Amino acid sequence: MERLLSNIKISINEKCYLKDPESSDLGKRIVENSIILIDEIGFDNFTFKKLGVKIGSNESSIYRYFESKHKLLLYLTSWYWSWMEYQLVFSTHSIPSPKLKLEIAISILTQTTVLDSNFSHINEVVLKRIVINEYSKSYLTKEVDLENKEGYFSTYKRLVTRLKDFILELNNSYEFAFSLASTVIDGALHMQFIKDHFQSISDKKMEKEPTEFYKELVFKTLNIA
Amino acid sequence: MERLLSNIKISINEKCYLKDPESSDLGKRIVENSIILIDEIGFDNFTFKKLGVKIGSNESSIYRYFESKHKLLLYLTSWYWSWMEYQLVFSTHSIPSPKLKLEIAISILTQTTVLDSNFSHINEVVLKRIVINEYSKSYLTKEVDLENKEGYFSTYKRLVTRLKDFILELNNSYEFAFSLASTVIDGALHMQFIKDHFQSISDKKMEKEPTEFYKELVFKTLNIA
DNA sequence: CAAATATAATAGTAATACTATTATAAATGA
DNA sequence: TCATTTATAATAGTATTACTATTATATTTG
Repeated sequence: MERLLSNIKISINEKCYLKDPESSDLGKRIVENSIILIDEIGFDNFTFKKLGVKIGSNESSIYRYFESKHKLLLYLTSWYWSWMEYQLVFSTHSIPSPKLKLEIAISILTQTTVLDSNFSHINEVVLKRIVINEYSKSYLTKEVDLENKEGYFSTYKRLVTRLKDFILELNNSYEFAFSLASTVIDGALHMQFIKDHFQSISDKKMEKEPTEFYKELVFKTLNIA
Repeated sequence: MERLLSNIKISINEKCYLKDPESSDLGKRIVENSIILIDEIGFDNFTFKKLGVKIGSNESSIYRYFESKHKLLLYLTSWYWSWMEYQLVFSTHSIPSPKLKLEIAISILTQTTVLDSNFSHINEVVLKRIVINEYSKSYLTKEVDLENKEGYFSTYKRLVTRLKDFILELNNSYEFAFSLASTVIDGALHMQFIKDHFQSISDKKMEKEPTEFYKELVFKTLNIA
């Protein structure tokens, strides 16, 4: 848990960790460097042993914070979604126009460039890359229903729900608001992957950001001029 | 490679296998039962040893067909996309109206119920579940660029391109045709996962199929009444 | 300064994802 | 038909992974 501009917290299910990594220097180094190492070698090749070498600490010490690399991934991705939620809430808070609010929300959720922030030990640019490349692996498992029940995905689902509410504020007769919301949130991540790796099926106009694509998609679908 | 109604073939990059599994009874049993076993225990828990037990054969014999379980997954998912491509091409071949063509295409790509087919040893219903739950893992790797160059994802990309062409036939000034195509194809898989596991962010109207959602999304985005 | 707590070091385990070698069975061809 | 090729099965072995458990050594705190 970390305070952001003394308002909202980065809220992460406590079951993700055995000992709060924010509570010690070692914990912060674990989080900071796991982000860097997962980005470098990929989650599949990432081990606590390698992370131990990187931070000059021992494998067993890392296990005192996270019981598995899967839980660490849940921690990191929850952090990301919580941070997104914060940006969403903060940026739309004082906007009265539902249309502008939704527009801002789509911008935040689909932009490729990442806002600087004050979390010394978390590099949000790199964390975003991890979410693009590894988030799916956190739920595409046989344990997803159990873990979902235990609340590991609630931050993500709350973000989708917030976007759905913005959609309904603008057009409350639309019957697929949840689906449209997750199309934007999950689609934007996937679109970034396509742009980075499958250029031959990426639109030229996508060169900068998918924001325009999603804005048009959403507003046309909602019959908003 | 397998002929379908003496017309199109299920085309799979030969690099996926060491020995064509269609060329022997053991090969077919490997493919047939790997689909069933991956569905049962998930790709992460799937091993050639367990598959060997299931088919009453030896681990080492399976390795003579597929050099790794990753290559097997590439084989199975390529098979799926090739089969989808076949259905798409076959069902739209004689349709002159671009709108109807695109409508049919969206139906095929987003329907949850799966058409029966004549491939004795491949259960398409189960294979679809595998694609929903495991396809991402085939490309969310550090080797994706290399494997993409080697053509392992070409069937999938060709399918996206076909749908993009349908979109452009209907509205050739639309600048995000590729993105819209992959939104439909990949989104539909993801939507099925959400419906199955994250019901709290799934729309009530989604209970049957996401087809209506995607048709509306596409036609409104393309300014088609 | 003693006790509690955090971290590090060492060792060990079952399973994974393979490779390599040899043995045996089945199919084919001269 | 029998020799040869080819397919399959069995066995063994490897480095790595994803941990757990135990003990030792720092560091902090009361």
